[in-house]
Amino acid sequence: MWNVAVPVPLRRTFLYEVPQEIGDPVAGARVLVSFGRRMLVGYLLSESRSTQDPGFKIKKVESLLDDEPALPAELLAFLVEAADYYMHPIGEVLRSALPPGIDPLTSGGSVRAPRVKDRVHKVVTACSLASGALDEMTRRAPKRAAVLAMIVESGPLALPRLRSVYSDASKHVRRLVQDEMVSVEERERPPDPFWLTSVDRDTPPTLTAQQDSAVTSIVAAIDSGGYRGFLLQGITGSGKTEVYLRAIEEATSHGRGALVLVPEITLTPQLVNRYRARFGESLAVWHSGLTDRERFEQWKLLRGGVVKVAVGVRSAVFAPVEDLGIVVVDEEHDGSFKQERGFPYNARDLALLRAARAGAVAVLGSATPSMETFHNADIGKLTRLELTSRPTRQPLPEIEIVDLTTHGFGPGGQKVISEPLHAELTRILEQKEQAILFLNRRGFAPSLICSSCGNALRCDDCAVSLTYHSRPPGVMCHYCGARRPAPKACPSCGASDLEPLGMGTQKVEELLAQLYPSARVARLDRDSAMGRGAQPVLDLLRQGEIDILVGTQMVTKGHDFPRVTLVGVLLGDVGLHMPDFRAAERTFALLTQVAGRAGRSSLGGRAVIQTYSPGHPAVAFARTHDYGSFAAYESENRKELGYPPFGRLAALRLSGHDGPRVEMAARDIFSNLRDAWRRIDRPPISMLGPVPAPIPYLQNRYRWRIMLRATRQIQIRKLLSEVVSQIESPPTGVRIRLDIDPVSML
DNA sequence: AGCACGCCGACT
DNA sequence: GTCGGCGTGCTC
Repeated sequence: MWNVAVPVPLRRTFLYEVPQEIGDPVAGARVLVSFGRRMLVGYLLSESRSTQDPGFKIKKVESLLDDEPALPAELLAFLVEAADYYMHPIGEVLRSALPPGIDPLTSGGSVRAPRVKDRVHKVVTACSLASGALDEMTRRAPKRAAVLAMIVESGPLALPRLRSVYSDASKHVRRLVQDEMVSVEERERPPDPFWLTSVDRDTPPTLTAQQDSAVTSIVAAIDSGGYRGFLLQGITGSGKTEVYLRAIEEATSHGRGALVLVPEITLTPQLVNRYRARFGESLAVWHSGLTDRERFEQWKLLRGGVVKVAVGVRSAVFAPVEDLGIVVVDEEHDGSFKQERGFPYNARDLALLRAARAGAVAVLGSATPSMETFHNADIGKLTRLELTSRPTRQPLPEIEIVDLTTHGFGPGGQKVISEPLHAELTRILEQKEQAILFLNRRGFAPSLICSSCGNALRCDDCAVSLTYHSRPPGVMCHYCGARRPAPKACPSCGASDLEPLGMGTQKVEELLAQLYPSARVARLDRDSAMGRGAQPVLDLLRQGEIDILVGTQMVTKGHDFPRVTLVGVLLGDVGLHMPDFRAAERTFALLTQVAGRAGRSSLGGRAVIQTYSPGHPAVAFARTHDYGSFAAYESENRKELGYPPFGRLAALRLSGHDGPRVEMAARDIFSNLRDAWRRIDRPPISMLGPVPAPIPYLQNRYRWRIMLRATRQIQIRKLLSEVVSQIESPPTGVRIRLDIDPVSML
């Protein structure tokens, strides 16, 4: 009898019998089961030896899908704990941890056979060679020896890649096979889109004293074999990645695996190439652009133990890396580690949990750590390692704050290009250098407003105002994506006085073209990239084909641009004044990151931040690059407000189209909660609400929120389980989401 | 989540 | 007389 997890939204398991003739069941193997009237892929969790009559008919497992567990023991135990932690149905958690391509029900019978033509390549592996054989051959056949040397050095090597270095590689390989010095086998091509470019192995650079001491600490922890968590707090350009690389090398040299989690936008070919330059073929890449099949391929490489290092986005925290030695979370403060749909989790927190359970070392890296990570370092849960200088000795960029409350219009008759920024841009153009301007708002103008009656154009379906776009002309809802031609007259009063209000990237681009007619101005945002990603435009920038690049978040990522010496933040207030305690944190991180862009040039750099709030701590401390003071300020501020990380916080979000129904559900849960709360002796808990959500994004969609705060983790968990047991089946038409955001796991 | 059962309104 | 709306209940 086995406990089987089934992918249904139920936080329980089901008993099945595994008949002998099916095979040998192992925990973590997938099974095909009949569940109700349908067939589902379930997961064997544990054997149950209860002999009592359960009082229901126990079905038999239809078939066993794996001989080897799809989820190895370490991963399975970790996922069970994660499901419990997030109070999410175990079956759904397990399903989300496996590549979609593995599922025989959704991918049609079995995983599709590879199309031989483009999926198979030859892999060359060196046989064990007699000592001196290579030297001897170098004298006899230097070219063939060089080919052999490359194969020996890199380990199993794809023939296409070998051919990209030596065009006549095939010929030499044929001879080497005859001489039994190498063997060739056909393999499915690793489907990593970054694969085809060849990368030379790099020579590890000399470390700075700080890098060296960070590496020493991490390496010592890896060698001691148990869990240890680190915060690697290093300013932009201080060489955090090199520290990760060294630490990973240490783990792999002992045959242990490594997992690197990076934010979505950071996972570029350049980043991957940096890892490939060090680890060659032994690297799995995991990102949202992979097809189901490709994801499955990468998964198999790891599961089979062929590849020991995985680099990927948040879902890579579930990668089946064997014998995990180190887990790295780069830019740990980044919001993209948070999964909101389906099984909601924070990959950064799960990375800590996984490392702890696997006896691996965890390294969280950031120039601007999140408050909870910073706090965990303060209280000693994480060991803080600091990198305060740059290996290149480049000074940090000088940051100028332009106070928009005192500065009037700039030369373009607008505040977006202020007088000081204009002066900088003029200088840049004269000196043939480059500038990046950042404005976190796409489109031409954020709203179209009627100057007769003051009515702003709104989306028919959403409560947000429509953004005016000049190219292609029309209005667009940035919430639902609906697009239509701009009306000639105001739909409310009929006057033809609709005016674009405010400023988006398109308008800035236009303004720049007017102000600097000889400059080559380009724009980079979701509209201009049109799904192709930022790379083509960033390449143009690197090649010097662009003088001024204006854009949204997309311009803040990517590699270095040697001639970009000026970075301008056109409005450093976006997001700062939202009713969200994360706003300051995000703004600080963003400003630091943008300013860091300017500091990567050998020509030196300068950043100009235009803002209406020059005195706001997120802005003021960003100017001095002083994260410590900002963190101290924020901590104090939050402590006063009772916010995390000093009090733990969870929220229940209820939403639905039937207002009264949502309200009833919210009040019901709330009153029950209050009863549960009374049963606790000395309640360290306070509750807010139920309160309506501050921003009703969607018309006719009603949201209520119940906030739960606790000063000690155990109490809020107790409370949460009360809550969750109540909402096992929420009233029809009401959706409930449990948000355990700022809780840190270890 | 699915899927079935079940009980009431507008239709070939 | 049936088709189909979605409320309710169950899944080893």
